[in-house]
Amino acid sequence: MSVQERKERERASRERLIVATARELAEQQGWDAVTTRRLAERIEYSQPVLYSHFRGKREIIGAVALEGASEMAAALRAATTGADGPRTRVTALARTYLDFAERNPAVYDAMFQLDGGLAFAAEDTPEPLKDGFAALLESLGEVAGDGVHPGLFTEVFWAALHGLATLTRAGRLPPPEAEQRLELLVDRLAVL
Amino acid sequence: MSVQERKERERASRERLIVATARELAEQQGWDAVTTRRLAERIEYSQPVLYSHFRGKREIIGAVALEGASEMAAALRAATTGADGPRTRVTALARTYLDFAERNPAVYDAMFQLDGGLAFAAEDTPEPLKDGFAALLESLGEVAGDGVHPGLFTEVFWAALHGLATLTRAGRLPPPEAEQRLELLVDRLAVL
DNA sequence: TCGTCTGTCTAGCGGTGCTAGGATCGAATC
DNA sequence: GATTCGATCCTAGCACCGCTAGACAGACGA
Repeated sequence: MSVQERKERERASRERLIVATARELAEQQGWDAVTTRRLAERIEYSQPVLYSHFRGKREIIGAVALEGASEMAAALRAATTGADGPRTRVTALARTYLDFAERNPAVYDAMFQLDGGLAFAAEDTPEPLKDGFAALLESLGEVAGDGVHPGLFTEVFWAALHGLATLTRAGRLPPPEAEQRLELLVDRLAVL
Repeated sequence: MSVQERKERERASRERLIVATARELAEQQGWDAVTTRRLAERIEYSQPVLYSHFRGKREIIGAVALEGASEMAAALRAATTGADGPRTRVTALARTYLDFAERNPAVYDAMFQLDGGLAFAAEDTPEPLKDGFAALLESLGEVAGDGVHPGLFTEVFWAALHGLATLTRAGRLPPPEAEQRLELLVDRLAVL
């Protein structure tokens, strides 16, 4: 019995190693550099081992995305719990969101740009993703304004943040004015 | 002399065929299905012919993106010239933008999601891209509000539209409420 | 009519995600 | 302690990718 438990532990440990290595490699050299061969080499196993843990590369990306969603949710909550007053909270939330996207571009890509085979806005949406949206909703719901559904408002605000994050990182928006854009967004969208 | 002109005409015609075919194939089966082999087969030439027109697949994507940018700029202008009153214009603009993204997903991807090797927000930005932004600026500049730089406001509004477009298409936002999100965005962001 | 030269194709390179099948090693049994 | 057996892992290879070198043919100018 103990033998089997040890094997399961080792297996789980190796799975974490795969996800962590994929993430590391993606942050260092971009997702294009994350090939099954390179990934296998880094974890010092052969390629087929990856397929005993994940159905394919897509699922590995999905695993990184889930990890990222948990971290982002935690970061958003940490940034808003300290702040008092709706305006301070929303600004902190937006700044933290954009900051996360900028500091973890590969993870952000896994979450929203690449196909990780994850369900969204559906019943079988994984918990970390639902929780990420919930973290947004907690701070944004209170500034939705009268007669506006908090969920809908959160969707719009989130979309705006997502647009800023992706367009900035793709070089479509000049970085120096990022802060001004953020403040304009908060001023206009949120009802304070 | 005339012979050379004819050849240039034929060459230009073939180049248009390549771009149109790539676009068609991408809209039908997604960009993943646009391989150089399949593309070559569809235009009834061999693979290397593609490389006598474009440096690589990236440039073909870029060509589709430029075509799309021109069309989008035209669509935005057409939608706003008829409308009178800032509010009507901005709503029409936003609706047209989201509509274009929804109806031409592959082209929209070529413009903003994929790497077409195009420069943005720089001196050597191709004319159609600048013109697309200009089309947004024309209608959005008038609702930026006092003390807010029209360019900055346009960037924020554009980012929000981009976020709505991409998240909706990726299944991150439920389509039925798309219209409500659009109206909320216009109501809040634009100073009318 | 004859070279030349442009234009096109065949064939192939190194890489990708993924998998079939054989080898190996450890655990359980006699 | 020897032996069987099953899980685990690796080697080798599939079809496909973007891209290119070099052979070839056909149209051109002399």
